[in-house]
Amino acid sequence: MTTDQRPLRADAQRNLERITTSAQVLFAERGTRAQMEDIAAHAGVGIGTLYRRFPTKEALLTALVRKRFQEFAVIAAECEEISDPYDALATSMRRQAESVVGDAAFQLAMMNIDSFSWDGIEEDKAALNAILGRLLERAQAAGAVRADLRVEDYGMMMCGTTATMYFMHALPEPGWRRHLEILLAGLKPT
Amino acid sequence: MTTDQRPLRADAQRNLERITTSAQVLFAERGTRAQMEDIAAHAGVGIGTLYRRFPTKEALLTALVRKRFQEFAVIAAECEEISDPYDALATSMRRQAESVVGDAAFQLAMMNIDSFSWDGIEEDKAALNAILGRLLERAQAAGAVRADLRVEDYGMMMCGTTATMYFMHALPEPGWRRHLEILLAGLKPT
DNA sequence: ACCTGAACACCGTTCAAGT
DNA sequence: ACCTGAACACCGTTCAAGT
Repeated sequence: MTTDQRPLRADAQRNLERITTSAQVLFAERGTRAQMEDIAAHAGVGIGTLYRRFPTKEALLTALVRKRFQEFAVIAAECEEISDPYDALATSMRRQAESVVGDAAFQLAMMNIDSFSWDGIEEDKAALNAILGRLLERAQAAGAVRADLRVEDYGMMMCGTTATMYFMHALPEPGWRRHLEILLAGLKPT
Repeated sequence: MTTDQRPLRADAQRNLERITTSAQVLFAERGTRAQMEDIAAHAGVGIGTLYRRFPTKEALLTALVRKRFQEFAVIAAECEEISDPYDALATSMRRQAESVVGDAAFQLAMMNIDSFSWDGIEEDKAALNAILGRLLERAQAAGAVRADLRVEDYGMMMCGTTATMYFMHALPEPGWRRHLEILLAGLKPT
């Protein structure tokens, strides 16, 4: 679960990537119920190999979530370039949400947090929150959003949006976008 | 799963109630991972008895959700008495959310919808939505909320609120209330 | 009708043997 | 170092026997 180990042997590295990809595909397809055996088979490795990299199913899910958090940080950083403070914040949320639309694995994970260990995610989350904090402060300084918002609210809103995204994924027209827009409208000062 | 069967034998009825209560307690305590064996033991019955009433774990969870939906309908109906249209709607959401604060079972269920069958819930949901529809229309007619809202948005917002409630249940001060307030603020017409 | 719990099946996880 | 898969353990579910 640490990030600093020396480079893997070439075949091991390839296996790791295949496992991650297969996990993403199968979790997205079948939700948390996707089986470890199947993921290993899909990746073309033995189960032992899967377990060598990820000690538990939870750890595997956690790894996928970490990856997303890192991507969220990239998106948020890009949005810092946007000049309008409210737009910067809103665009960050919209783009992050949009980026996980197809990823039921992540959506489920966000909603199932108790079911897997957060070990290792803390650092990614801190890095992400640092950027989000700046985005939020700028918007507040400009009077574009409520003064009582905290950084945790950002995560909470993303959690809520992700949940509705998953919840409503059967509906013809994705309604989670309106849910997000309602939240965004609610951010403005009264 | 139907509602029309003739009354159960007295002891069976008692057992059913004990099972439901125990399920609520243990799911709340341990989340979806609470075990069927443990629930049966907690209720003081054999597993066979549990399975006689609820063919699967999912069915058991579903039953608890149905109960909540029925309570939601009662709350919503009470809120129809409130004269201010926006207040009526907002109070309904606030009171419903408040009513499931301790019920991790329901919160998890709301977020885990794919993991259990919705069989039988449809009717309860329809009954609930009928009331919510009236609540919403009244607020819209008064110009108190956005014109583009649909009934499904209500459920979506409750889903989002429930998710954040669960997600944040470790935090010192429950922040889901602010999440809900942001949503409520966002409902107002622009 | 309803209750019970031993037995079964499924799937997450381990570990001894192999390269 | 890493890979493999048979074996184990856990827990959801069934079913034959009992009241």
